[in-house]
Amino acid sequence: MADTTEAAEHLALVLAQGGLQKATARVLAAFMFADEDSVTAPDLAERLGISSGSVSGAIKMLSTVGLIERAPAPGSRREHYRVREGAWATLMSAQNGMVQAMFKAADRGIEAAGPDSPAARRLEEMRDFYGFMFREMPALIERWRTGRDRRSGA
Amino acid sequence: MADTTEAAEHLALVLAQGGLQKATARVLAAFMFADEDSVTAPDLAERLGISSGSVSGAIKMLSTVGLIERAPAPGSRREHYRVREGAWATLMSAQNGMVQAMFKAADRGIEAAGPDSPAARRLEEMRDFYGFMFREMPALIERWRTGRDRRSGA
DNA sequence: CAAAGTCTTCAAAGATTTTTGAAGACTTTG
DNA sequence: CAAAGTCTTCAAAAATCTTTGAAGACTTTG
Repeated sequence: MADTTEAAEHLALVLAQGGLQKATARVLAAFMFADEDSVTAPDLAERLGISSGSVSGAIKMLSTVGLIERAPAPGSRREHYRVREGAWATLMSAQNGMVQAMFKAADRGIEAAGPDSPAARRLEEMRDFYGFMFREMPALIERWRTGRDRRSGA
Repeated sequence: MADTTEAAEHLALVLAQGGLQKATARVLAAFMFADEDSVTAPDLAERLGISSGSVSGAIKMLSTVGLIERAPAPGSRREHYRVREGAWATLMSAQNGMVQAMFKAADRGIEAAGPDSPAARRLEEMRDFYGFMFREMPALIERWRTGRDRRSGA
């Protein structure tokens, strides 16, 4: 087995390039690579060598967007967390908010530019594209979920 | 007609949230909203109130990822640029590189973690998801292109 | 091929974002 | 309900990213 830490740091790097802040990316990667089913905050701070404040912020952020969740941990004073089922689909869905924002910005631009201008023509292509993506992405993600359920479920 | 500048700045903001640096986002937005068919660098610097260096950097970056292109401008010493046809589809395709990076990071992680661990199970779901997305996204974008051609072409 | 004009580069300044760590809020337990 | 333990907040420090502007490379033209 190759180096786990290295693979985790690599994943963190990719996540950071995707827009997560560095500490948050490292925390998420640590969750993915943990040997245990769930992990505590001080645990993460220790493993990653970062402050408790950073871990707290990361956990808050990751919880908010639905990538991690509290895990029941009877008989422990510390909160335990773990990656949620379907987290990656969730992350991609969040991207769809971005797509919608682009659609709206184009729409707003068309109104501002008025009809029959070069700007309007460019913005119309943009709106058309993001409108399409915004409509189709959820279906694509759903198609994956269905496929997965078929593969594992029945 | 509402305020064009405001709509352009709004688009720039959305683009910046999507990861473009601020000057680059403003330049791209300026291209989208320009009344002319093509624009020059000093023009952009003037309109946006930014340095020639920033414009140069922005143009370089936007050219590299295929969002803008040189436009023929006979009888002008200045280079003219414009947004490329299908730029937004290009931008989304570039996103697919990100998706592939996630897939690869998961794959690498699985190798490192070894079989039958909690980490491996989590990473397998991740790999499965991004593998699916990586395969399907190009088809989705292609579907848009086809639809567009049908709509405008014939 | 010199001169004028245009574009790019890059080190330093500036702006922004991220992290830390200590204070304090909250929660559990004896 | 006090005390111990845990988590969150937030101002300041650190790190990072962005922009500027001037130097110089490159290109066109007379």
